[in-house]
Amino acid sequence: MNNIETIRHSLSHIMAMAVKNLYPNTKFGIGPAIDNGFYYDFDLPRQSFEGAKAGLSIDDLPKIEKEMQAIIKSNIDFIKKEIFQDEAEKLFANQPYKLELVKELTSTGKTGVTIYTSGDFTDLCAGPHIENTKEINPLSFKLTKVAGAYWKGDEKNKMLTRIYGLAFATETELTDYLKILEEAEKRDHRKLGRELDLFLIDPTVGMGLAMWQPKGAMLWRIMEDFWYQEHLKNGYELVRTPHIGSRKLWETSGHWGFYNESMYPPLEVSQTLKEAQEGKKSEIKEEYLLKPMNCPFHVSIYNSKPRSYRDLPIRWAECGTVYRYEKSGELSGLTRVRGFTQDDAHIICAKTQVKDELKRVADFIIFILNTFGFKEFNVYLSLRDPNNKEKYAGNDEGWEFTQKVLEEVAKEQGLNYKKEEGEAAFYGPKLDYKIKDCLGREWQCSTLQFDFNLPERFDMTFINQKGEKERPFVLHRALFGSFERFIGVLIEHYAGSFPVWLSPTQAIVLPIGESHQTYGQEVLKTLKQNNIRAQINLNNDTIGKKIRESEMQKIPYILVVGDKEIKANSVAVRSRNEDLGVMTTEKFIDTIKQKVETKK
RNA sequence: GCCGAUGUAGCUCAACUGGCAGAGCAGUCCCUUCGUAAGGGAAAGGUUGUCGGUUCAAUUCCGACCAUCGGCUCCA
Repeated sequence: MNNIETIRHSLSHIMAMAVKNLYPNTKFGIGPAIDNGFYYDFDLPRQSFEGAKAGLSIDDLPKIEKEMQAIIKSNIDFIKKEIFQDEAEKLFANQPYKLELVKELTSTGKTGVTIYTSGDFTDLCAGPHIENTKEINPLSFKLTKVAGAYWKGDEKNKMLTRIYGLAFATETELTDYLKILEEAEKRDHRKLGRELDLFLIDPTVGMGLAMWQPKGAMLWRIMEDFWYQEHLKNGYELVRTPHIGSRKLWETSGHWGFYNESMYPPLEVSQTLKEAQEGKKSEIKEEYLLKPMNCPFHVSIYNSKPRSYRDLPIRWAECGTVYRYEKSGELSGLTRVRGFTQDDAHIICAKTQVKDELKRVADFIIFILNTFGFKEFNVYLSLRDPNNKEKYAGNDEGWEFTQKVLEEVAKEQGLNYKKEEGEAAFYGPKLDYKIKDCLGREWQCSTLQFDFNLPERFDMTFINQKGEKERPFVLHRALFGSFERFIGVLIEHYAGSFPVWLSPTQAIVLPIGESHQTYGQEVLKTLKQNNIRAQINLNNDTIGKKIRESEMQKIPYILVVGDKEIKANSVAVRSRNEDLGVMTTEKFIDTIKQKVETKK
């Protein structure tokens, strides 16, 4: 019995064989097994005839798939061989990418490499592989997409054509997985955002700039109110800061130098808009930049007066809207936008307090994620790339201390984290919490970051017990990450059926006929007086239709009122396809209040 | 930004190889006043993403641009 990983990897070779048969002069990149399947990167030959497309498109996949099936059916062996460097270089003389890899592999002192031959295709590969293609069910894989991918993942390198495939042990598993993907599409937050009237993005307003409709804005408000309450309980204070800051501020913070690729260009101010429209010329006097981060403002507040060790730790929180100039192709719904609001906070503390503060935040993050229904997420410890120190601000000692203490905290909190070198921010290492979206893509939401860059750059100090100036540490953290992204994954997590405490509309009153409208209005009024977010549907429609519409809007409670309910001063409650029977309005209010209380 | 695909009414989609752009839902109006997922009817709704080209004629063919989607890179 073969490991599915091995089968996936072998399928990537078989795909390469098929591509080689169909496009003889292809140069090959790499082809690994991945979650649920495999891919292979190709540098395809230029089509000689006129009018031919440069690369492959999704329409070419069935052809390649057919060729792969033919290869599988001809029972081809995979043969492993160890060869020396000079042999390998000769073998891959016409394969520049393979040659590059051979040279890399042997540069570390290894004398030879492993190759696998299947049919007339030989690949540089560590294996393992199946022994013969007859071990593969030709119907249990499917090529799914064509994409561009940079050689070695570096955007300075040439872009190759990557073909992705899905592969499972059996045909049933494949069709099941395709069904899951289809279901997942239905909970896409971009689709639900439109259907449920939560938010919209209008290119005329600007790419990656979300606008919130009443229901979406209500959801945001509920989250924000909850957030403030919890922060006050947790010993935070609130601050507020502007959306733009002078060039000088960003030069001091280091963003001007380290973060300029992600910032909107400066607003150059020297005159009024009117003067500018009239074509008056003048010298630039002031330059402002839209803030990509809130940190420098919080630091400026800190530095506005001398601080004592007695003031520490300081915990300052702000839901601050920031703007980042993301490349156009990177934008995606709410999960990747250009303007977003971070639920930000900075904790300024002495070195001795760092560990306790980190632990407090780690606990806070888990509390928030659990409250919003996320029980599954992946944690990453993002460290500096030790081979590329120019990318980062700060000195070695700072990095060593902060990376060490962050890892200690991750361990002591029992987090099942993964280390990732080269993923740190330019100003410090971080602990990232990523949540999966409906298509299995991971999005960084909560983050706990060290910043030992700002204290230096802004010369932050406090007076310690000995009466000496001491440098504080700055922790930067966000629990949602950003409202936009968090709401995006929240929509997908609940497929739009939010728990009662989060639902923008918690209940809708549906009078059966015209004669029940007055009573319906009274019920609505009572609900509103009890702080329940309720609506009424007075449309001239059948009760069946009104129920259908309310269900499609994913409103948690539907209250049908007719003659019977008027007589008993009650409501007939339906909750997400379930009949809860008739109850008094008071009883219903109690039910809903309890749900809100317990965040259900 | 790069590779590939897509773009028709508010939404979901039609329109064979170029020949007056259609339907359902939503919205509006009229009838109906209904008991747990769509009651009936009418009128209305469009510079086919934008700009240019080929043609007697372009939603359809060609080019450029814009936007969106799937990836890559990047990232809260």
